[in-house]
Amino acid sequence: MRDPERTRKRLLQAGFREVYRSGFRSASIDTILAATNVTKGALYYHFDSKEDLGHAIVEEIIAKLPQDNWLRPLQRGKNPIDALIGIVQATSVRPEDVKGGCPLVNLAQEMSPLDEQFRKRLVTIFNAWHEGIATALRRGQSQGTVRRDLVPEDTAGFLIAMYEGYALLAKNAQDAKVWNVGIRNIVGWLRSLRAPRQLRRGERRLMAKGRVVKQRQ
Amino acid sequence: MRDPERTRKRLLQAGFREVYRSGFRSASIDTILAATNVTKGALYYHFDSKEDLGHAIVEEIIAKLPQDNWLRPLQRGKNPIDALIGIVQATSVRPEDVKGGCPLVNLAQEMSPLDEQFRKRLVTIFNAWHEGIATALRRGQSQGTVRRDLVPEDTAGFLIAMYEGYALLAKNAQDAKVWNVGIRNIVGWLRSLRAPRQLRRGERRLMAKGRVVKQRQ
DNA sequence: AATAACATACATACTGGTCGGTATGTTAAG
DNA sequence: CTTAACATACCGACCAGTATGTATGTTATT
Repeated sequence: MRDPERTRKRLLQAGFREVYRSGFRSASIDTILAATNVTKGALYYHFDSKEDLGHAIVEEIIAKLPQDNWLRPLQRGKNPIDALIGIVQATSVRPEDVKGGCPLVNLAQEMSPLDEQFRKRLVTIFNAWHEGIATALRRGQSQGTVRRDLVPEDTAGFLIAMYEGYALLAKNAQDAKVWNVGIRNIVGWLRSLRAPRQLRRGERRLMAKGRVVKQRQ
Repeated sequence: MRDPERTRKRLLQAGFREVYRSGFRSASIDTILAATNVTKGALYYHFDSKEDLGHAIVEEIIAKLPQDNWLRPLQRGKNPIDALIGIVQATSVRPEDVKGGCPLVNLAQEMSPLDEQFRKRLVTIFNAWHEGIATALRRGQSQGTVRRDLVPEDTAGFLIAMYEGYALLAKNAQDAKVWNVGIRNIVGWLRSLRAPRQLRRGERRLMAKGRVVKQRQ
């Protein structure tokens, strides 16, 4: 009958949904309890406070999102550009998702200026996301599938900024068209990161001696 | 002694600050009153409700921000690319501003999924911002300072998404460096929008007959 | 195997505080 | 004298958190 692990996970899931819908500060403990048929005593047995629950939601649920949706596909795929294009195009255009926005961004937007403990946890997630993309791009550069003149860290940050920026615009507009335009533009930009076809692994690029131009994307 | 107009404006200003700090739902009427030395009776004489105050803040304060910081400089300047670069580089890097983020985005992020009245007002502001940039780019195209192969609307949306995306990353990181990298990348991209030097007003571009390539930025 | 002792995993009822909003009163201006 | 522009006191709702109680499962002892 008793299954504390399951109780905890259900609280985390319901908590995530409630926080996603309402934001952390407006999330109601009572709503989470009603959604799970768990009582207050049980919740406060598993978590010290609402903040503690929030931190657990960030670490155990939100942190998995970029891991599952970005980093894992990036590791599997051979060509990082193709993988990134696939990832971006695979983003949900369901009205509820467009309307809700990105859970990671929502929380960061709300809590980062207010609470250092939240912020640090969110920074960790952003960094992992950023680093994962940069690493994939570096791999692509050594494979010869990604242009060698771009700085992987900058390019990764650029992509994340664009992606989240368009997500916000679409969320506000509540219009799938806005999001589709965004995807098209991001994909177009991603294609421009491909190394020219004639350059392949091991080949040497013709350029002025010693002048490696670190160029913007 | 009595100055209802001034009272109203002070409430709007203090309300804006409080909403900027805390978000709309967590903004406390009592905090606004304490900041202004206005009493509750006075506030509810000028505004029907907290929502009504919020709408007034959006329309009378937040709407002015892109107008003042983007559209006016864009109208004055001759070359829209130079103007945009100047605007982006002029963005405040003061820690409090980086930490606080963009007021327009903050509100949109919080309220758009929850309240249609807020959302519509914010959409209007975004549209004006977007349209202002697109118009300036079109002007630049006919002047010969902006590449003719790009779609002004798409380019404007791209810029806004990038700008807000980097603002968010910097807000979360609370690091001016992140914001500076963002500015550098945005400016680099903006430079790529310039028409090639040899093309000037009235000149004809050499290209395959009738094939006008509508290209991504 | 039986059971005492204990810790785990909940359940219920309640508290203090904050919130937006209002009813009613008061004062300044014309 | 009227009314616009406030001021004060208060209300009910909600909220996170807690005090206290209880049932279930585990372990130790004999």
